[in-house]
Amino acid sequence: MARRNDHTRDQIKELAIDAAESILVSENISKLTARRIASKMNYTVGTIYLVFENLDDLIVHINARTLDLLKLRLENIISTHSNSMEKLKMLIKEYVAFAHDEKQRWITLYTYRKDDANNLPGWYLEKVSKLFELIEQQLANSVENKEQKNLQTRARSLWCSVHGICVLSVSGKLKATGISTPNEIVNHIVSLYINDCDRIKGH
Amino acid sequence: MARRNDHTRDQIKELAIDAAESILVSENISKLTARRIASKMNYTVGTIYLVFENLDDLIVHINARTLDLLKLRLENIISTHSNSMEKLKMLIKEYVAFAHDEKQRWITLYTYRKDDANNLPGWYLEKVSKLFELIEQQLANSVENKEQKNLQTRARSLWCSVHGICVLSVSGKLKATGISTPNEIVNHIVSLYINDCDRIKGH
DNA sequence: ACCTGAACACCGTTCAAGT
DNA sequence: ACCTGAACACCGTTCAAGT
Repeated sequence: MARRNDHTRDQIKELAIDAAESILVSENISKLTARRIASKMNYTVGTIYLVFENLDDLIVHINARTLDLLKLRLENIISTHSNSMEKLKMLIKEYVAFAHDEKQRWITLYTYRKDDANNLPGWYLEKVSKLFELIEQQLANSVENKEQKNLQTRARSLWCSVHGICVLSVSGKLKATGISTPNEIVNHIVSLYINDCDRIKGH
Repeated sequence: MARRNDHTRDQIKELAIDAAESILVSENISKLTARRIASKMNYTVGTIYLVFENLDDLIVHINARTLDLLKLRLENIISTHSNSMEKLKMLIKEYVAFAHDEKQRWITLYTYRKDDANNLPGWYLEKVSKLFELIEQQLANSVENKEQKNLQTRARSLWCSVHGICVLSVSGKLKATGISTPNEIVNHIVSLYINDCDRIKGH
């Protein structure tokens, strides 16, 4: 057991998130319990509640790290492609790939927990917005700054579509109900949105 | 407490699903516990395990009823519209409306439970397939039986998009991150798929 | 034979009491 | 002041024992 004053509050917070992440990645969200996290960080259950409001609060911090990881991967894609259509296409593929590569993190990011999902902290919502802007910006570039009136609707619509693919394919529901591979569907949706960009450009 | 021989096994099964549904609809999935269901049906916990393998098994039966309800609503939409484009559009809107009207059922239908989601019973998968065929058939009609090669991919892609809208809007994540209403996004996605049908028809 | 309900191994969360 | 760990009110699931 860790003794008093071994760590500051912030260090304990980090230890807890680290421990929780390692449980999440190597097992799954159902194993993410206060007692397991505490024992992994060599503290007792009570300590968790010294630095977090509750388990949901801790999970918000895990999700924040997931958003950071996702943002890094998307930014990397953007910087390694020059053609803006290509960027958009690769961005979407990377988003779907992330959901599969980091399956447990992804599920945790989108799993409904508390009854009211609307009381997320401001700093967290800020992170979400920043991620959105990335996608929105790529869509904006793809139509070369012409007719951006419905840009937000188109960006959110694209996000919904991609999100739907991720959810259904990560949970195995695509496989269970047909032959289409996730990749075929991604390609189709990408082409729909790119055709739409062309349509707008071509007047 | 119900006495022995008061009900047949099948009656107990029905009582349990009825009790579970009423808890689900009036509260939420987190209140759906074996003890609560048992007490609502005037039996003890053990009885649940007499007729169901476990809680997941019981929930599959709730989901089956949800699929039946959804199918009824979609069939009703199909029979009350004549124009096939209009049918497709209304079908999608009804699907999204169902997710909102039956929020708790919808969340339960798509909430990931067991570690392996791939061992659903055959009779259940059959129900899912039947629902798919409805959407696929409307898409097929909309292109007037020409060039149906990618029909399955297009149907599944449409399903993913619509599913993404439902998930994000039911969980309040659309509201949290922007101004677009779900309806705007539905309209946009519908127009994308309908433009695509037109493109295919027009050669 | 049908159903019970105590028992087991867990939960999240709190808070008086130790060091 | 920091952290513990027992306590409370719950879980899902099982199964010996009652009627």
